[in-house]
Amino acid sequence: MKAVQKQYNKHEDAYKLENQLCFPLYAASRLVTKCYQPVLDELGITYPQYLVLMVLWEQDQVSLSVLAEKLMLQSNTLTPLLKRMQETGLIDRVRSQQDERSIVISLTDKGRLLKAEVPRLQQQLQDIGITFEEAVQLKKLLSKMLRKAE
Amino acid sequence: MKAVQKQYNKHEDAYKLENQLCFPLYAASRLVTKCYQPVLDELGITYPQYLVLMVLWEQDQVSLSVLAEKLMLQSNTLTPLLKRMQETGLIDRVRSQQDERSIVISLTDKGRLLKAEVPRLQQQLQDIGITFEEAVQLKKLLSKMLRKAE
DNA sequence: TATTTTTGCATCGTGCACGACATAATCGTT
DNA sequence: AACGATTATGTCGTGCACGATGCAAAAATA
Repeated sequence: MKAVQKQYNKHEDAYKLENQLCFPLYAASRLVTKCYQPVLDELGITYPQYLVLMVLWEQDQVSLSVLAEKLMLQSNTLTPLLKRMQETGLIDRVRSQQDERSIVISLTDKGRLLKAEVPRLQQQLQDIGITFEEAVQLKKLLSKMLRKAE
Repeated sequence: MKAVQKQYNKHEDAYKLENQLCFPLYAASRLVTKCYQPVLDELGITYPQYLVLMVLWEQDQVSLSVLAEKLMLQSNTLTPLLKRMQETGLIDRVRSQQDERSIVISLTDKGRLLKAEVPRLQQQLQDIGITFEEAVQLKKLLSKMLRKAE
């Protein structure tokens, strides 16, 4: 009788919000964005724009297609985003000489200077509720998922 | 000399996209949504709508404020989303008798029936690239972050 | 060389997220 | 009862994400 009850609960639990992986992932991602928000606002950029800058700080002069691949985003997301970044003077968008279809994205001085603010941004996650070791483990698991998806 | 070089790299690495927690979290969240997409399309619902249904399957007749708290979303996100769900006949939205400010969300038969599709949805994450134990660990770490944020 | 296919980027429409702000119902206090 | 504060929900504007689709340049093939 008790075993049956337990079995039933176990089955029911699978439907519960907190027992699924999808919701914590979705909520945690938005939570991290929210942590960065105060500093990002100060810098006048959005979270996806910060990710674009991270790619460019690592390697300047990237084509849109490479940028899209690294961020796992599509051109229809990046094109308007990059246009806004160009308008605010963070990047330049130039047609490639070799391939007229390709757009090369490069940092302006203004965009390059923002790299100095990275430590301040990272500090926002200091008290995220998990230890450094747990964060490393978390990143490892997430990266494993991303690798699987190519 | 070699030690200095290593120190330098270590410092540089902190700026790299793949070495931050924020990007894998952001990308993995979108990846999971993408995995669910084929089945969600078939059911005629979106991913956030599925999360709303999960809450309602667990507890029907929930006020918008409680729903918002559970999903960590705001009314300005949920109101239009719930209106769309009402239009597609998944839920009802009724003003509470006790408190005229409050809206009570309840499942329709159509919304209730969709619960049967949960196993099919969960199956979409079968080959996400991590083991069951790793998924449990991942959920645990993410939940710890969410708890910290209340 | 001519034609087909692929690639790189773009536009358009829909649906979130969320900050700023508005509004009406309720509560707390006097 | 009167009224200021709080609460629950809503509107509006902006910026992603992404499916569907278009288009021109480049590559592949006939």
